[in-house]
Amino acid sequence: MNNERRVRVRFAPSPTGALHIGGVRTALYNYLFARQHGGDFILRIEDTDSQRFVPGAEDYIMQSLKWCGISIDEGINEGGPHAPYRQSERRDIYLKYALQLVQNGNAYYAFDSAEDLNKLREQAEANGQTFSYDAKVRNSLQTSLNLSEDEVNERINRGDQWVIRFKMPENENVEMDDLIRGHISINTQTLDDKVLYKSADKLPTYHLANIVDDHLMEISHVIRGEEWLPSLPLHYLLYRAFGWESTRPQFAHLPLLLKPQGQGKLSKRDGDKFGFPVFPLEWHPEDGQVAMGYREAGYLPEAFINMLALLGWNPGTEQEIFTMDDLISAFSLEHVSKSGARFNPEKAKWFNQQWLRTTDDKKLAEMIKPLHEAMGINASVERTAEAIALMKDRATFVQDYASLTERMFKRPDSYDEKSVNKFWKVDNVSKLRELRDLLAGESQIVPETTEPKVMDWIKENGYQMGQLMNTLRTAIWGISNGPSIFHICAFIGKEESLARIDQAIATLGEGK
RNA sequence: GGCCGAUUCGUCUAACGGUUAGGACAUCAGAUUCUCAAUCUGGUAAUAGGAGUUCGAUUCUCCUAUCGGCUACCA
Repeated sequence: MNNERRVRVRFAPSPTGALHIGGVRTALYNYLFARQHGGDFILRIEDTDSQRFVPGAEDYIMQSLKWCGISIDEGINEGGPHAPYRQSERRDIYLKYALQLVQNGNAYYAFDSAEDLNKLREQAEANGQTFSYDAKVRNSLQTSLNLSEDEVNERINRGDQWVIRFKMPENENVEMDDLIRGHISINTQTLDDKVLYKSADKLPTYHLANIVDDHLMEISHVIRGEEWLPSLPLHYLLYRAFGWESTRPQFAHLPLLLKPQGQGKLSKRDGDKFGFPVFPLEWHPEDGQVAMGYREAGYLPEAFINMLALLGWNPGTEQEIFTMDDLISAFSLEHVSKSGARFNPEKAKWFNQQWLRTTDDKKLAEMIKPLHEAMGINASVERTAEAIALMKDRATFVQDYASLTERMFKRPDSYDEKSVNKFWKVDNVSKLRELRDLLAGESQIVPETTEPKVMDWIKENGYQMGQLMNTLRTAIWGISNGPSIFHICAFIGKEESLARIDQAIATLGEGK
C-alpha cells in the first residue's frame, strides 16, 4: 500500500513446544528484514489454543532467539506500545472485532455442536465427499443467518455454546500478491466459513487474532511459513471486511524446511532422530526425553545463523560466510527461493568449522573450561588458548578442542597400538635416546630453531626422518594424529618432553 | 479427493530468452606433510517428461508426472 510506512514485522510462534530450526529461520528473516529497514521486530505469542499450551515453551523461544543473537524490540518481556504481546492476555480485544463482523454482515453465529459437525463429516465421508462448512450448507445449519434474532439471543443468553464464523463471499476471485511468489488468484468457491471466535474458551482462532493483532500492532510485513499460504485469501478478505485494506501488510511466504530424510516438512516431533539437532537449544519435553540442541552439540550461534540464513536465501553472490551484520545488509526477500529446502547436516558442520577458525582462542578456551575440568585439567585460559591455537583448524565442534588439547596437559596414559607396532622398534628407540640427549642439550625447545637442528642431525647421521619423528610422536603424544611434533614439544616444554620420552621407554620397553 | 504452491548436480543454490549451465557441501584423484586433519590443484555430477511460443529456451505458456502444503471450535 504505502511504502513510506515504518517497517514493523513480527515473529508469532505458538508455545506448543520447542522452536525448531524452521521457526528460527522465520524469526531470523523477520529480524534481518526489520534491521535492514531500520524497523521493529516484535515477538508475539499466539497462545489462543489453550489445549496445546506447553509450559516452558515461551521461555525456550526467548532463550533460543537470545542465543542466536536475535534481539526483540517489543515482546512479552520487553513490553512496548501495543502491550500485552501474549494473545491470551488480549482476549478482551477480540470479541469486539468478531461482533463487528457479525454486525456488518461478514460473519455470523453458529450453534452447531462438535458432535453435529462430526456427524456431518462422517455422512459426507460415507458418500465419498468432504464436508465443507460453506455457502452451500450454512443456511441449513443452526446459524444466525436462518434463525430469528430472538432465537439467537435466547440461545446466547441461556448459555448455549456458539462460534462466530466468517461468511465467505460466493464465487469471487481474490487477487493477492506475495513478495516471494508473486500474484496469486483464488476463487472463494473453494474456501469455507472459518471459525473466528469460540464462546467455549472466549478466545479467537488464529485467523481473527492474527489479523486483529497485526492491524493493531501496525505490522507492515508478514513474513511467515508457506503453510499459511492457503489461508491468505481468508486473511485478505478479513482485512477487507474490517475496512483495513489500506494498511494491510504485505505478505511473504517462506519455503518450508523439509525433513532431511523421508518426506514431509520438518516437525518438532522429529527431535533428533536424524542424528543431528532440529532445535537450537536442548529441549526437555514432558516425556522425560531430551532432544539435543545446536548449542549443546557444539555449534557456535554465528555458524548456526549463517547456515540457516543460506537455507532458502542466497545473496546473489558467491559469498558464503556472513556475520549477522553482513546478513542484515545483504538480505532481501527477492532472493528467497520458492521451493522447500532439505537441509544438509554436512554443510552445517562446514559452517561451524569455518566459524570456529575465526573465533577468538580465549573465548573458545572459556567455552571448554568445564570440559577440561571434568578431565582433571585446570589450565589457565591463556595456556588453553595457546593449545587451541595449535589445534585451530582441526575442530568441527567446540568441544573438539577439549579432547584435541587433552594431551597438551596430560601425559599419554596409553599408546596407540598401530603406531607402536609400526615405529617402536629397537633401532628407532635407540635413536630416540640419542634424540633425547640432543633435546636435553637445548636450553628450551623452540620450533623455529630446534626443528632445523634436529633435521640437520638426522641428515648427518643418515637416519630416516619419518621413522624417527613418528617414534618421537608415539612417545610424546601417544597417538598418531596431531599437529607438528616440535610445536607439541615446545608447548609442553623441554622437561615434560624428556619426561614423556622416559615414560614411553619405561612403559613400552626398548622396542622389538 | 479438492484447492494452492514448487520442480537445475546426491544436497543447498546461481544463471531473471543467447553461458563450455557457475559456486558451495559431499564424493573421487593428485599435491603437500614427521602423523592425522587442514590446505592447494583437478575430476565425476543437474535443467522431471511432453507439447508449444521464439531465430534461440533452464528461463515464457499449456499438459503430464513427482514432491510439498492446506483442507479442525490447531497454529
